[in-house]
Amino acid sequence: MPKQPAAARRSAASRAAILEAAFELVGEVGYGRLGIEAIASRAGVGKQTIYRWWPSKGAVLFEAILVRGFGDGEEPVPLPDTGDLEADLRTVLRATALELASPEVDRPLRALTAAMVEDEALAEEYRIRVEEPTREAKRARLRSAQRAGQLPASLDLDIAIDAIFAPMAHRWLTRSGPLTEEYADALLETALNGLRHHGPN
Amino acid sequence: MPKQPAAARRSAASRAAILEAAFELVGEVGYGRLGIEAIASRAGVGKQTIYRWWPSKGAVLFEAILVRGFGDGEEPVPLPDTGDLEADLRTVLRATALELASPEVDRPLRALTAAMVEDEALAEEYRIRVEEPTREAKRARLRSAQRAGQLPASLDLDIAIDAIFAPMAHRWLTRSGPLTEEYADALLETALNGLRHHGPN
Amino acid sequence: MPKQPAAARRSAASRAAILEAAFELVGEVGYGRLGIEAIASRAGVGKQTIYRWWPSKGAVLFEAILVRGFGDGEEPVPLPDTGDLEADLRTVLRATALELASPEVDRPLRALTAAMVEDEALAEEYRIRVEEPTREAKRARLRSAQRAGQLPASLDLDIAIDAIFAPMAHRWLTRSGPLTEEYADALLETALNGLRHHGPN
Amino acid sequence: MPKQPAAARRSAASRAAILEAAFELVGEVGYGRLGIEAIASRAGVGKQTIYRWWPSKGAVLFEAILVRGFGDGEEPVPLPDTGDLEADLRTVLRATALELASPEVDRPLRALTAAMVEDEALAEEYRIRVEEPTREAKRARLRSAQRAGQLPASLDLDIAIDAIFAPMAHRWLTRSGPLTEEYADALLETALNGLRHHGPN
DNA sequence: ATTTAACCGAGACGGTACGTCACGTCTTCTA
DNA sequence: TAGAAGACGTGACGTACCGTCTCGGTTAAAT
Repeated sequence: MPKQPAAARRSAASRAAILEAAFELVGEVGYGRLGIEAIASRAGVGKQTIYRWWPSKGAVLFEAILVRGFGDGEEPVPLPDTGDLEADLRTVLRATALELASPEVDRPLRALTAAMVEDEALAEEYRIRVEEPTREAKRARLRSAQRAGQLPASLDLDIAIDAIFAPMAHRWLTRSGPLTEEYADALLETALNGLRHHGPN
Repeated sequence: MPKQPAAARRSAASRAAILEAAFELVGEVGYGRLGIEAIASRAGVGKQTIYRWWPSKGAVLFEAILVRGFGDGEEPVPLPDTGDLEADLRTVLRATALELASPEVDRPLRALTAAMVEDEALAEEYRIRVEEPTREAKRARLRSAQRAGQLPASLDLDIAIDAIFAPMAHRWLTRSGPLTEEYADALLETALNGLRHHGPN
Repeated sequence: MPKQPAAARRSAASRAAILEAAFELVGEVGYGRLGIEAIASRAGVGKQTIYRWWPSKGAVLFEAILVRGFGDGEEPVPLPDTGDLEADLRTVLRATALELASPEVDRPLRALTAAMVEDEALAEEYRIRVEEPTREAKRARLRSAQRAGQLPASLDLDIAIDAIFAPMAHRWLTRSGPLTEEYADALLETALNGLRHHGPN
Repeated sequence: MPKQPAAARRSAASRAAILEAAFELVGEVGYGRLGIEAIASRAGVGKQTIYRWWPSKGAVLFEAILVRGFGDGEEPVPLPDTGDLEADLRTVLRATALELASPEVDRPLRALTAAMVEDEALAEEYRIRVEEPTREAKRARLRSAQRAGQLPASLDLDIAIDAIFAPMAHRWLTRSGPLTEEYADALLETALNGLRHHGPN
């Protein structure tokens, strides 16, 4: 095993202070007015320390939100599986609606979205590290339902996931209506009705 | 009759040049790197002429896209109504998929989205001037289908519209899959199945 | 008398309002921050009306100060001539010291000086319309003294005037000391001593 | 020994380039048209580097002229003292006349004067760093003449200095006549005559 | 235990763009 | 046709950040 001659000794304290500062600031001023100098200043850190370890302010923000919001540890968080698909999805959708409606989740998530709309590389990283694991968990739950005969076996799972989850995400992003449990229930009923009657052609 | 206080009027040529320049530039450099000075310079216009008439670069971009993409004239563009709901929606969804997949629509629309994620006032204006008229046209088509007995009368039309159209918009925004006619058709089938089996409770 | 077919009908009210506004403003913000737009705005006048009649802000200021400070009417104001040269000059110098020390004269005169240091054409106009008439009045008084045998006939009058009056002007401009009657008297005594003992070579 | 807080230091090269550029530009366009951006651009320097170290364009110009014209090193340059007061002052006054008449001195000195007329703080700094040391050197020479019996002991030295030097400065500033050696000699003769006959009352 | 090289905070640097201000010209309308 | 109003192209202002680059100083691995 080749040994590094003088390895990078990254400061864990600085990293934590930077992510903390970035998270706070994005909640205060939004993504557009977030700046590297402000992060460095609030974190009590030199600018170079940020530039050394992250390629863009979007990347800092992304990591800050991952650490705070999703725990940093990468366990995929499976969907509940009680045997009752509709009940399980209702639980998830209602929880999602409540989360998206709360400012603690809304503000940083919106900032993250702004970052990704402008930065395709960041969007790709999000897809790999967040979106795809989440989607795989959803696929697993739907496959379980298929095995239980609650959904047709011919179903395209990605279309099914889109049909169930996308409308709420879209309403959140565009603020085109309130994110209530009633909305979640109505969406779910419509989507499941459509999926159950899906023909195999 | 009260007489006007002899005001200097707004230059139509400058306004057109600014919107043209903004539209071109956002296609070349994206929303993040779009700047007022670059717009003014390319339009052959003073910066103050932009600041005098628009509150932000997002507002300029918004108007530029409206003028170019949607024609500026505010006719609501009704959905086709041949009597066959599914065929009509298929036409619309397929066309939407093709449009969103084309760079000419994708680039500026993504820029506009970036602007709106950061700027709530802009999002509100979009909702009033674009989203709501479009949605009303969709509601009109669905009401027609209800009258024809093709959809349950008890249907919540806004949920129906979300179920039909949101998944494609979401896939476009997140680039989570290809925007094909097959995808359009599959989404539509799922959504309509769900809507047709909607119970009146 | 031939009548003009459609002559320029300059508005006396506008001219007066402009000069008044310029004089006020220069006292409030100084020459450097004085601007055409501010003058026009305070005078309730269009900018073009200023540009039509004056070539520069310095010219407006010059005329404003002439009108206010020196009466606009061009009578040369002779020096007193009681027969006692020293007493007459003492009267004039003491009065000058008091005037220069008062803010009402100091502020606009300093602004006018600033204008002239930067603008040679303005300085030339000042020389012709203010400095030279004033100097001629001084020459007349000194010539009278020569005729009375109080000063040598061989005296170069311009050097004499410089010797008597320049030190006070210089101290005022550079703020290198207080402008008191004592200073005026001491200067005068020194200068007159020098001039009286002037040899004819 | 207390250790410095590890500060990034000022760039001597940038400082020199800025002063050089300012000096050149003021000779080309004059004080009124001198601008920070033009200085920065010619010096190959960011504007912020100027704003960081100087409070105004006048301050830059002041330092530029000090460095170029007076050497930056603060030795007071004593007046010549050969024992013959009149000859010594003639040397100085003639040299001053020649310098003020030369464009290399006239242009920047006039610009500096323009700056000081508008900016009292700058004038104060000039008084402390240039005017007062110069005046002290003159006082020293006059005191020496008093000790040699060439001037009355009761003389107020500041009035004497004004009487000898101010007329030439005033003629230079107002361009009211040519700055020749003859003028210098005539002024000096007049002033010294006046000073020598000064009575002790 | 000492060396030593990367990391760290700080912040100056050359730049770019910001949003504001005033310039001097012009166009429109009124008196 | 002079004048009030004010939009226009122009360009400098002073500020905010960008991303790069020294500066000492402080560690922790490799001598």
